[in-house]
Amino acid sequence: MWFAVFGRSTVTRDSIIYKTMTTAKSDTIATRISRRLADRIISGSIEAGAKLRQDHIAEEFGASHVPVREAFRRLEAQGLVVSEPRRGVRVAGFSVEEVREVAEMRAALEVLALRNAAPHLTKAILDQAEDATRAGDRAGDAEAWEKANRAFHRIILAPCGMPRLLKAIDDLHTASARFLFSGWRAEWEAPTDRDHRAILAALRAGEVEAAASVLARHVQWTGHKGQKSSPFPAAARR
Amino acid sequence: MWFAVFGRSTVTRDSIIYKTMTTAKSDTIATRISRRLADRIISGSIEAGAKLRQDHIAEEFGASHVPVREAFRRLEAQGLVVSEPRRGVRVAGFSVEEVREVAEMRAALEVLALRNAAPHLTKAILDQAEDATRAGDRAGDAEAWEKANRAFHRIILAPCGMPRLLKAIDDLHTASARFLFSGWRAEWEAPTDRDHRAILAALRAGEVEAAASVLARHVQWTGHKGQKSSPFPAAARR
DNA sequence: ATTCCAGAAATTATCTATTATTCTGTCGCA
DNA sequence: TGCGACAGAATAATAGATAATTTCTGGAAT
Repeated sequence: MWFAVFGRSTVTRDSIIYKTMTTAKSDTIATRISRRLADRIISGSIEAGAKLRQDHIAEEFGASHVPVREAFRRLEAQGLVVSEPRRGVRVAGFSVEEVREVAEMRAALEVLALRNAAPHLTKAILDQAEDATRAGDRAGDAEAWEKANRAFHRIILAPCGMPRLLKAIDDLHTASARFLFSGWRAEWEAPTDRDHRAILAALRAGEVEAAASVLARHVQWTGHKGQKSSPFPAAARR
Repeated sequence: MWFAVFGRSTVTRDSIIYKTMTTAKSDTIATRISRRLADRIISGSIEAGAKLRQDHIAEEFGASHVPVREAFRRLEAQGLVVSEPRRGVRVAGFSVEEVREVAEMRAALEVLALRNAAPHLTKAILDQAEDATRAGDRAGDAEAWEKANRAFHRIILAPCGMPRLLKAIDDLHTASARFLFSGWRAEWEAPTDRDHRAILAALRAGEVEAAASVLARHVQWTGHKGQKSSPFPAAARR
């Protein structure tokens, strides 16, 4: 078992996604708390619907409730928790419709990003993306695969130079990852990534629209995949 | 002049956009503060680059600094302010590139929403949208026009039933509105909305793709419009 | 005048302690 | 079994304090 159960004072292996565990002393405690909670939520270490009690979390991180509350607001904005006044926050649930919704949004936005990135893609960048794809093939578990997958998408989309768009895509990717982990945790097998290679081939050939259409299908497939394989909780609707 | 200058204890006419001034006593002080600050930022009542000092704002709202900080986190997530640790938050600036970025994101997401909403559009809904369009034509100032414009988009997109998507579109709309106000404040003339009518006509005829393509162009036009007419500050990049 | 720097003032980020309000869950009673 | 009162928790917010950092300001030195 990779993940310890969440509790008052349990130490959990964090930062699966945000590998930049730099904890640069420049950022605030609130930021650190929100990052670590995000990791736990994404990994499934805290399950959907679970209540997050500010005092317990404050105690666990050796902080007061003020930065914890700020962290909550950030997680709320990312859609990872839902907050009801005077009732506290709980980990957001996600239904099939929401997963589909996120997939469609990702498809739309990633296509936009790719179109804008295309003119700036160099051979070096595409080679990097190819490395990421190979890393995904070699992945031994869902976490490693997800990390490689995210890297691939980031590499080919980042050159669009649209920070707000990239942030939005990243948040959606996070939501996808949650779903992925919840569905595939048990029976994992590395899927050699045909789509990634098709996208790279099209980009190398300068066929941007072809690449975009494969990308759109690819992202939406990720959204559908679990519809059959994943028995996750309908959980936590307001 | 509609807007008083922002200061320690100046009363400002708020809530241009969020007409639901319900202040339902159910929501928190932090929520109220974030809403009112958002309105001021959107309307241009606080200008880009301005520092927001937590204690001053707390004093003005008769609150302590804790809810103010939470409000800041929310505004940060919406992209209305930028926060630097230990330096405080300031109203986000926006460059032409950012405006274009927001417009393109809106176009992509609104098209997605429209495609999903189309099957659920009824005559009654389209009539409502037409009313909103007419309200826009009659608008005497930028605020009224923006309100009607937002209503139009909401009315035709809401039936998609994708809450996360709608929230994202709304935040982007907010960003657009800021830009709109900054550029058009001075010389305002109501533009009879040809595009809105074209969209409605296409929807009435069941031509969803035609409607979507007009919508995409329409939204992007909004993004371009100001490129010539608006001399706004390059302001506040980190 | 312009630049540079030290000290002062202001501001952020945080903590601790306290209060009001609102949930939640349990116990007794019909 | 179902229902209402009550006690215990938890949230939301206040107030006040403190350390660290940033920003401002008023000269020296160039």
